[in-house]
Amino acid sequence: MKKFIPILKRTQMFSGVGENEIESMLSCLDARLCEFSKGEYIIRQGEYLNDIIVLADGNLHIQKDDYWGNRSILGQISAGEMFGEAYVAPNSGTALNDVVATEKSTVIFFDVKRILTTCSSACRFHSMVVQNLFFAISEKNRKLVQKLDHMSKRSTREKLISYLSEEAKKQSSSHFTITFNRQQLADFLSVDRSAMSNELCKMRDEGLIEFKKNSFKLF
Amino acid sequence: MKKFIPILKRTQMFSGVGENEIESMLSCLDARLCEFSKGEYIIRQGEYLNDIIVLADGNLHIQKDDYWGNRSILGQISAGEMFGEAYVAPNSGTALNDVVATEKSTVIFFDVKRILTTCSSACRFHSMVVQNLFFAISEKNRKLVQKLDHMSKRSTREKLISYLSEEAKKQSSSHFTITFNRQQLADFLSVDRSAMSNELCKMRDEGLIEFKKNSFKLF
DNA sequence: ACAAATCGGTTGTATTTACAACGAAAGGTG
DNA sequence: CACCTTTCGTTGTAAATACAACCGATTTGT
Repeated sequence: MKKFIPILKRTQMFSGVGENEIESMLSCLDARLCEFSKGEYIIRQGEYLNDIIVLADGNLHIQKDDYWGNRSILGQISAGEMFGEAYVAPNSGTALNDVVATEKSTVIFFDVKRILTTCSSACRFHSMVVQNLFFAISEKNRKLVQKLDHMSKRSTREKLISYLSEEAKKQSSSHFTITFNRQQLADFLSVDRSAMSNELCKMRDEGLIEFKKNSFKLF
Repeated sequence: MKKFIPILKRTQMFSGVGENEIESMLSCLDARLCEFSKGEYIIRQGEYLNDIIVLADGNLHIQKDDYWGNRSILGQISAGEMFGEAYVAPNSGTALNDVVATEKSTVIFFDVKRILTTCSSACRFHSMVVQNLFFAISEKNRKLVQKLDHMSKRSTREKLISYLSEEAKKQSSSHFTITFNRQQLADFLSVDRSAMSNELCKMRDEGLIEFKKNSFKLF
């Protein structure tokens, strides 16, 4: 567990908290470390959740499969990010999505109750973590709104432009790489893979974009 | 302002806080009351926001119009609900959507900084409000995920079923009314109004639903 | 190095949706 | 009551999308 303290230090949740404080907090917050290999489920839709979870290393997808096997990807979590925050409230019910490791991943569970209940003097930075968490959830909120934003686009092309523009902005460059493969991107944007593939090629032929594998360039 | 204290008492933000405490908090939190008539904008996309806003009375739409006038409705706020929570974090940027009154509405602005900065002893319940806010944001988060859920449906029919089922569940009855008119519902589900109207009638003819104006019944 | 699996692009067809235009019904106003 | 506006359903056509199937290239596992 100790070796993840430098990683935790750089997460939004522990922003502004020193390594020593983090170490003392780990037991106070009932931190439990778990490893998952590619394809394993961290959370399954319908489960009750009592933890805020930080991804120390790896990559996760928040997704949902319907009865017919159609997959819908809500988003992805990369190292340092947190999830499970939508279930901290009492009576928030069960998880609406699965969370799956897309590669070997290490996650740390924190008991929600312990986070929200301020504890003994050993945790002077406890309230700072709560505030960090507060901002993190608020930011997550914004991200969901942004996703809704490009989900509300009608055509595959508009969704692609909306998504790719956001990525370009996020990575501060018109030349960037994405972490989805084609099928995953299609599941993320809720479109048909082949139709999307088709549209991407049309856009390339029209000179709007260039791409090679997961590397894209906008014009 | 005073006459809204009983209303505030029933909001999630002030849950568990007595009327006297609310009254003393109002000045502490720099509460400002504003009235808006139908069609007026409470927030415009691109504005900076420094307040958490509670809707005391009326109804609001969170929406966005693109360059060509296509409207997309993200959600609606009804009396007692709160909004603006996605912008509490520092550096959260400007508002991503407009907020518009769909009827005569009364809203109360609370300064975010004052909410998060614990104040003098006069506000013993201050930390409870912060925790309430915390849960409220988390819950909002869930709602956004749910909306993404039916936005990720491919066809108009599936979106309608997803939305109508949720409403039935929310109102605990297969017979319920919605607060959107047809155009608004279409803007909410990101589909064409006439196509949606068409689909609704088909579903009725197939015996899946019944409806009359804004009153629906599922079978 | 080979076999198997995965991934990405392409094509044709059936289905679905968007768009524009129209008319009837309901509601509001002078 | 006449007039105007809003709302909702309907229709036909053009456009976009889903679906299934196929193939070549790349990657993975042994």
